[in-house]
Amino acid sequence: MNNAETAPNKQRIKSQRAQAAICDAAIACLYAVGYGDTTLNKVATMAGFSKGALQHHFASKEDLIAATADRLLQRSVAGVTTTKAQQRFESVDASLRRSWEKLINTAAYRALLEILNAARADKALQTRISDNLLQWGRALDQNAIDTYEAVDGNDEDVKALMNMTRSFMRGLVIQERYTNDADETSKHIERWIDMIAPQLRMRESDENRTDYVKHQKC
Amino acid sequence: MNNAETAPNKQRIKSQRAQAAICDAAIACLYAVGYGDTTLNKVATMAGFSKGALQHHFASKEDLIAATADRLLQRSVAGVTTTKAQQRFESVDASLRRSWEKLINTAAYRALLEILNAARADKALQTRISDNLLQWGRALDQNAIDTYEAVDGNDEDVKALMNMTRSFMRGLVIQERYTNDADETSKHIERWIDMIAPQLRMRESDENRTDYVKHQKC
DNA sequence: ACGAAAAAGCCATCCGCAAGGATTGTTTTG
DNA sequence: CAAAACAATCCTTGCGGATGGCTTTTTCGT
Repeated sequence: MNNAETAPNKQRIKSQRAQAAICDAAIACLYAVGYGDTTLNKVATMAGFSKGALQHHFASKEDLIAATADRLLQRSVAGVTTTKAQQRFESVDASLRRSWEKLINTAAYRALLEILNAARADKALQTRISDNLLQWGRALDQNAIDTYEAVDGNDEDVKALMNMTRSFMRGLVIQERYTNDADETSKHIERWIDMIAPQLRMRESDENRTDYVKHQKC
Repeated sequence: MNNAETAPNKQRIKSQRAQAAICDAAIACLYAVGYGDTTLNKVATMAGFSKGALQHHFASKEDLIAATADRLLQRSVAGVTTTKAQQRFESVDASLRRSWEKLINTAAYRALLEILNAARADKALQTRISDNLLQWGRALDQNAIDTYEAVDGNDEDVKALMNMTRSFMRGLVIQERYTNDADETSKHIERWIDMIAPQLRMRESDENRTDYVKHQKC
């Protein structure tokens, strides 16, 4: 395989760029044709590389998928944290709505769902990515606590409510397969927000903010 | 292809039995290895038939999947209606909990999710099953209205709340990939029920009950 | 400081294999 | 005997992966 971390400068950044491009192509491919039809050939072509080059950077398809999953998870966490700093004074409603629009109801999230779904039956892939998935869950929990506080002051409530929100939104993404009424989806989103927003408020202080975007290659 | 509907009696029931067995094998296969690795050979073997026999009953893989999807959808609807009649006097809480345990958190539902997910990127399959999916949604809506009534008396609320409940539960099924704490899942279920149940009560009269289990081959 | 060996990036080609499907029987049923 | 149910076999395609050769970059002895 490659030595993206240890190699000297010029080659290292070149390798990183290549791997990033390949992972991005994999994400686009997962979204476009699904996990089953995401083939090394397609990914290589979409990334502008030969199949051999792809195999040089990722020894096996599982390596590719795992790296792509990492990239998606990292993006997901980065997406909530960065945008948050800017829009500090938005309402809980708007913040939740933004989670749906910018994080869940996206092509990238659907690509991630392809991998998550594939990992259910593929135990090798499952164990391969499970650590990062768990870490992802913890990062989202932490972010929830950093962003919101419960009106009753219990941090566990914040975590639970936001976990439920994500589950609900995840399920809505799949619902689109058997409900052509797109308007209905946003109604459900609004209704859910109406139910949980009163239980939350935006957290003002950023005392115990932590940086949970870990360092990794792809 | 076959003539399961028009063929004479003895052959007809034989054909129906065979198709049912094949679809059941496909369901088991979808659950065990996922959509991508559900192959005609595996399904045929699991069903106790040769590949040729399978192809006799289902001319293409898409036919097989479509028939399997129909079977799953029908089962899903049947699952809510039949059990309902017996347990007429259970609480809303118990009824919702039972939906999770007997309908969503099951192998069959995971098999269905495999097909639903595959249909996202596979437009041919998508259009193939979309009519039945829409009908499924309507049947579930109708069943929701038959089973519950809103405390504010608005039937549309019942539909919306139950749609949201199903979305939430669907999302929870996927969550299991990155939360090993099974206990947390049931806590979320309970919390969801706590939020939804107060808005519903069991409907007493069965005035406008309809039978929406349509007749079909597999 | 420099030039050759070593290593990394990259590509074209080949291989084994299993997939979905087509064909051609053989057996069972009407 | 005709049609349906089923089986065995073959075909084509595309997959993931392996191999070998060709550039570009890095390393290192001198």
